[in-house]
Amino acid sequence: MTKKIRVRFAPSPTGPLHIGGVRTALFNYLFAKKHHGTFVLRIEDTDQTRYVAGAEEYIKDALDWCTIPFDEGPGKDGGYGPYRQSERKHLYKKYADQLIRDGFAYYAFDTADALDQHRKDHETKGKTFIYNWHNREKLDNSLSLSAKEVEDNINNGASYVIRFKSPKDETLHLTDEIRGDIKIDTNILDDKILFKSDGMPTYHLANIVDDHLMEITHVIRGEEWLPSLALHVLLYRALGWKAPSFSHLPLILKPVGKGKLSKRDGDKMGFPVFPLQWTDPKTNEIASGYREDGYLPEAVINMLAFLGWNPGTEQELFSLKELIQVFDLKRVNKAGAKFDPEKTKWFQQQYVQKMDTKKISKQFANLLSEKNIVTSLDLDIIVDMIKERAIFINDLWDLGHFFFVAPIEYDEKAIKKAWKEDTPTLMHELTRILNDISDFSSENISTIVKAWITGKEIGFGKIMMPLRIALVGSLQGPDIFEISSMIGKKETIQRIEDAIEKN
RNA sequence: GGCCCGUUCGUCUAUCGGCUAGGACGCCAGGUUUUCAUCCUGGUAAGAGGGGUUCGAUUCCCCUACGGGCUACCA
Repeated sequence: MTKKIRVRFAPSPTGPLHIGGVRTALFNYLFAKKHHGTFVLRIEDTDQTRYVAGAEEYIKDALDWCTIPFDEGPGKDGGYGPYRQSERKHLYKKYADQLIRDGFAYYAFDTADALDQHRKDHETKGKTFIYNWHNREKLDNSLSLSAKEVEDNINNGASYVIRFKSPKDETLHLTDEIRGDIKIDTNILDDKILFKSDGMPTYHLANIVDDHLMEITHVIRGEEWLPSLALHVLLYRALGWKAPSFSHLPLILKPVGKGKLSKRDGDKMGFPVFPLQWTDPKTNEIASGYREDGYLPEAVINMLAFLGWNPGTEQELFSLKELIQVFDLKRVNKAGAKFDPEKTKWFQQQYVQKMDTKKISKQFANLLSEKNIVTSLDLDIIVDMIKERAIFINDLWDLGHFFFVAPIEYDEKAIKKAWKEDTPTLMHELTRILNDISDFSSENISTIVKAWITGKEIGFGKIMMPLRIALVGSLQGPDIFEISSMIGKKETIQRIEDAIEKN
């Protein structure tokens, strides 16, 4: 039996998750579900200084809203917990020590200031400072100092970090499931810090230790990690562990301009970059979210799935279930994808149109009560009339307010176009015709009014357009007789009389 | 600067050496709806450039250009 597939999504709780992060989570989720595996959420909070209150809650809420919940994670122990790295702190030191013991890592006492100075010096000379084989003997560490000096330093409480000793003169052959083989010359690698002076591991160590301990089989993460792959593979080797398979997802880029999509882009460009609205706990700044903007999670998920992946067929609308069935890492693209807010809207519209009328009516009812509208009209029928024009549920008010509230003002352009000198007289006459109709069904009104218009030998527009203006306030909306029938004879006549008076 | 990854319509993308380069979004035009939108039909528009390999390259290789990422005691 093959090993059970386990993947993880490992965000850092430094703020709200943005859609790039959601996409990474989604691909992990799809891969896990496709192979009947486990989707783990791990919180990578090794950087205490960047911790943001509420971020972890936000991440969980976001995954829930997107309907891609984790199987294992904080609060859902699957036997591999705890799932916050801050709570796993005690685990890491031992592996750092093991690496030192085996000669794969060393203590370094250089201060941050001293290193900054080195970097600056190199820069002015047009060189790049890399802490590795070519200079590590000259720096302040356990490779350059005597064993006694190192011991004294540590005993005297000198602050130190633990660095990985990158090998020299080796060509690494790395494999990425999406990109194929990648060759790396180890001489250009630097001796990354594995363990910080504050007693916390860096991402690199914590990540490898946790992935190993949690028995992660497939690492699916953003392309920004590709440069670290060599170090990670080297760490697995030094620790004597089998490395998981790696897949690096292409980045999501800004819709216009250059660079990857950033958290600040959204509200600057007029679309959300977050699944859920987020209020910055420090500044109280509000960043908009897809949920609050009225998007359906199905639409967002479908859109995200197609950023950097495609099924190879011409089908574009997929439910989560279908995505799980057809998802394949082999069909993930290599190049970064510019995010397209317009296409997102199109997905949203598709899903609203697919939505059940009764479900929409319920939400429409809520919308109406928020506006203090009390009505006895059949919302299902109204929704059926107007929903095909809606992209968001909230659009329903703009699309159908006239069913509940008489026009207060009339669209100027419409008046100019359709309200002529003889219109009041004709409208008066129309009210008398309407008043005599006993069966106020749309079909019947339609038949009678159309016959009357034909009999008068005038153009349909002379009646239909002013009538629409009177009932709706502008030249829009569904069939005018359906509207008329829905609001009833009395209201119809009243609105026509109002319109005559006001225009 | 160094290292790594990438490059097909404006955008997301299909193409596993044979292409009149397909689809979707957007945009434009026509039709339907005696309104508007929806909807339908059609149109617009692409292989970065240069070398190879090959009977044949969008597809394979190299170079250049461009784009992106990384280069922290951040993840």
